[in-house]
Formats: sequence, C-alpha cells, structure tokens
Amino acid sequence: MTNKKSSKEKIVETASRLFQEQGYHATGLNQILSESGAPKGSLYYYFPEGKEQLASVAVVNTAENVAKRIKEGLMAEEDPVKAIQSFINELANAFDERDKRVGIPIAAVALETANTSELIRIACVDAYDLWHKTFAAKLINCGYEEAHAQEMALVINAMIEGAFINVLTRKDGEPLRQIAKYIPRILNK
Amino acid sequence: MTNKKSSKEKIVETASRLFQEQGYHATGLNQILSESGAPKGSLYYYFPEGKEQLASVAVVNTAENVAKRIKEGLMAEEDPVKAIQSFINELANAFDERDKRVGIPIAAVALETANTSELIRIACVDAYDLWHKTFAAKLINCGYEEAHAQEMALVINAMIEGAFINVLTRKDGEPLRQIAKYIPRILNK
DNA sequence: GTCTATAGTGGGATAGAC
DNA sequence: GTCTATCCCACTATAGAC
Repeated sequence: MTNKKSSKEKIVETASRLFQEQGYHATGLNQILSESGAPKGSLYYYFPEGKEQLASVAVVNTAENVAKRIKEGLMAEEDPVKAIQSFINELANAFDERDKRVGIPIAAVALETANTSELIRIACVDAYDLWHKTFAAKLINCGYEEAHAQEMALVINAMIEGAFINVLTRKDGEPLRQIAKYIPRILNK
Repeated sequence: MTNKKSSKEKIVETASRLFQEQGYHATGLNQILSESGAPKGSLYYYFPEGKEQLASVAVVNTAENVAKRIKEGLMAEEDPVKAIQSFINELANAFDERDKRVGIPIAAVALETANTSELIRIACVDAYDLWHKTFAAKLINCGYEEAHAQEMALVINAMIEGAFINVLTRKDGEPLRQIAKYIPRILNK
C-alpha cells in the first residue's frame, strides 16, 4: 500500500477544482494535466471517453466533498436554525478571507452543460440531490415531519445557491449573511 | 427612419440569447453572426474590442429585458405576496411549456467570467442590482419600510436564482413552484 | 502506465478590397 | 458599412514508441 496519491486521483482533484473555478469550457485538459503534476500521457488511459467523462467524475467527487462539509457544518450546533445559520455564515467568511478565485461547486458546469451533455447533467442532478438529502436529514433528525423537511431543505439550498452567485459576482460575502438572517422564517412551523 | 432592425441590434439580440442558452465560452462569434443573419463583416466594426465588449453589451441588454418582464409580472397583482408568487409560477410554467433549451439570464456568463473579465463582471453586478431594485420597488410601494424591503428583495432574488438552477438541471419547473409557497414566510413582518 | 508528437478542428482576431 | 481571406493559437483527441 502506498500513501502517495495515484495519478488518477490527482487528475480528478485538480479537475474538480478547475471546473469549479473556471467552468467547463474554459478549462482545458492541458491545464488539468500540468497543474495536477500527473504524468502527461495518462489522462486518456484513465478516462478513455475524454473530457466529458472526466467532468462527470469530477462532479461526483465535488458532490461528495461538499456533502461532507455540509454534514460536518450542521453537526456543530444541535438547534437546526443555529446550525444552518452558522454554516452559511462560515461560507461567507471563508469567501471573504480567502483569495476570491473560488467558484460555486458545480454551478457553472451545470449551467454550461445542461443542454449539451446528459452524462454531466445527470451527475449534477445527483449532486444537488445529495446536498438536498443532507440538509433534509438534519431537519428530520430535529423532529420535522419528512415531507415538510424535504420542502424546507429545497428552499434552503436554493437560497444558498442563489446568494452564492451574487457573492461571487460582487466579490463580497454579504448576500450570504443576509439570507442567513431569514432561516428562522423558513423553519417556522 | 427605417423599421428594420440594424445589424448592431440583431447581433446584440442574438448574442444575448446564445450567451444565455450556452454560456460565454461555448458561444462562438461565428455562430452569433450566422444565426443573427447580420452581415459577416460587421461584428468588429460595431464592437472593436471583440467578444468581451459584445458580451458586456449583451448582458446589459438582457438585464433590461428581464427587468421589464419582472415589472410587468409584479403589476398583475396588487398584493405583494400574490404578485411575487404568480410571477414565479409563471416562470415555472413557461419553462415546462417551452422547449427547455433556455437558460437562466446571465447566470452562466456571470459564473464563467467573474474571475477573468472585470468588464463583464461589472455588467453582471449592475444586472443583479437592477432586478433587486425592481423587486424592492414593489415592496416599498406596498408599504414596507425601505431597508426591510431591500433585504427581502435580496432574499427573493436569491431564492429564484437558486431554484432556477435546479429547474434547469432537472428540466422540471417544480423547484420554482416549491419556493413560491414560501414567499409568505419571507414577507411576514 | 507513461510519454511524445501530431492530427484535426474551431476559436478570436486582423488586413484590406470594395 | 460590409465582405472575404487569412493568421495564429488553443483545444480535444489519437497514434505509436518505450
């Protein structure tokens, strides 16, 4: 067993980051190869169907990483309102503190490929489903009835996604903090 | 005075549509030219700074058209809750009924260029500001205090934008109808 | 598994005739 | 104002050596 990352893993991780920052069409395979430090000949060895296949794998990878971050963030507080608010506020703070060359997980790729690649589109649908389920699980855990929790989780995800676009465009985390203030109203019975 | 659209107008309108449907990088200047039916030599005559300049003009054009549609939609009902709900539901119905090759106004372009073109980024910020002001104006008109109206308008815009991404990815208008049901909670005092 | 080299395509942009 | 022709470059993808 080796503790070094395989070339395949390095390619997927770098691709995930670049697709998130730049979107699908602006990210070239050469850039993914050079930034990953992976052997130059290995991309089509691991991904014989090319860029489309790599992108769909990258979306799945991003989806799982983000789901893990959501889950951990929501565990920090027991009360669901506080948990979701602190998760959103940390998202905003992370954006303001880091260099702002980040992107919204998979949003650009989802918009660019919704009409052109079923393979990638389905991966994006699955990603949104996974995040949705993660929020809903927290709410169900806190005693909300399932159908109700599903609805509220959808609303919360939409708010976060929409506010994040605003944040990224403005280069200012404030819109996320604004929507965090409205979480109590969403979760009221 | 002629009632035919100028070449410049045809180019801008076609570019607006294609950038919305396909995003920035997937849309080529040749495609814009051929679909617009505009004379092939005229693009760099009207837009000497090339694709970036054309995109920023297209974003401004889209922003104004969308603002007009929002304004008209919100005028249909006096009550702010009903007005916003029926606007969102019509958005969902329009998506389900048409062929689904539409896009979300400027979202793809905003995400793709936020880190690479200040010219386009600023045009996108202005677009979001304009839509925000249009919603806020309705709320102020209905008696909400200004600062409060501004906040709620931001939340509503974020919800619509986020839900719309979900709709486009899933190719199903349902998420928009879901968030419409939560408008009353947002507008409660 | 990894590498080099290159084919083939399509993009943005420019020059200059009319 | 409009058009054609063309340059240059970046990209995806493939072929084939090692």
